[in-house]
Amino acid sequence: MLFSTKAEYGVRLMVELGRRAGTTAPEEAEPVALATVAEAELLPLSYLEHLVAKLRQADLVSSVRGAHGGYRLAKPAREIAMLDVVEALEGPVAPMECFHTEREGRVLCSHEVDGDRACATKLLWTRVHGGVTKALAGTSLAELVEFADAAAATAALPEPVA
Amino acid sequence: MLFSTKAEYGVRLMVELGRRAGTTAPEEAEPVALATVAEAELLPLSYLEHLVAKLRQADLVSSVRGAHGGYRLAKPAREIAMLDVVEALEGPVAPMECFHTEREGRVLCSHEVDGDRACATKLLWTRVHGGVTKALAGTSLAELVEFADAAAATAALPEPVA
DNA sequence: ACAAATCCTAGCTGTCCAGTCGGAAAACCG
DNA sequence: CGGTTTTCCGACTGGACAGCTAGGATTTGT
Repeated sequence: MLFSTKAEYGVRLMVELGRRAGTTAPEEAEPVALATVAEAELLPLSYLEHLVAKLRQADLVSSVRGAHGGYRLAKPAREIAMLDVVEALEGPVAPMECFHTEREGRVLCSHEVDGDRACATKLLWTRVHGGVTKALAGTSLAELVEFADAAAATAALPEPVA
Repeated sequence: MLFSTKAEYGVRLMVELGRRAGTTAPEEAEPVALATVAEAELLPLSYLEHLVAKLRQADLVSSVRGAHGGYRLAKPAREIAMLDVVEALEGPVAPMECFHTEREGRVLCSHEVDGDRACATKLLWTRVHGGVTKALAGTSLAELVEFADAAAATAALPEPVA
């Protein structure tokens, strides 16, 4: 398993916020209480609190405290890459424990003791890492929102007009 | 983290077998004792035994029992896709717990209760899964062996001829 | 017979996931 | 003001799994 339920729940949460905001600018959308999304997605509220905290620290959602408070997207859905969402929830995405991406794009593996003896596996994990990050970075929250809306629309019409 | 040390150690083991076989056909290569690769790669022998058992069940290596026994590749390195190696060690590769690939290429998510209500996240995990499997399936063991040999060769020449 | 190796099963220890709980602080509302 | 609704924060727990280790049975060269 690549990701835990943290990513699953967190992404669902973000999609829910995106759907409720609709086309209105995120700044002006009404904040959505966590209890609302918990009920809609059948997720435990107390657990969601931990996840949304991470999303807030990553500046992906903003919060409004007090009664009638809640959360909303910090940016328009189209500007939110799912890579950022997942990394906020799960930490830096890496295929292996020993795999770290340095700032300069260099890849380090804790198994290469010095610089000389390269892991044979480095080539493989680098490719996998590239595949994952490419998929995550290339998908925006807006895409998922549209996907969810489309699915909900077809579900509302049990018999398409044929 | 996508994979555990099972994949890391197992891949290293396969690369080691591939390197020692060299260009000789796998059938005729001398079997390599597990203790040898454990020493070469600084990995715990008793743990490797578990991993190699899985590789054998997946017909990726073949074993020779008794004194002077050991393991060798069951097929030429070029015909071994790393996807098979990793799946033998880690089980079916999936980004999420709720993500299963059915035989017919259909993708199921345990969260879509019926057929109608599709996970919003399905699109995302499908893309990630595609990225990972593409990277793994597109890399053969032979590539990693060549990579390791090349790295070892340059390490043996501290000063390239400049 | 002995030694070298693969094989098989069992267990053990730590870490982390998933989730709960209790309570603080902030903001709206009457 | 006081109560209600919400976000916020930390501690705790039960279970699962990763990462080994141990011990022995089995097979096979010498």
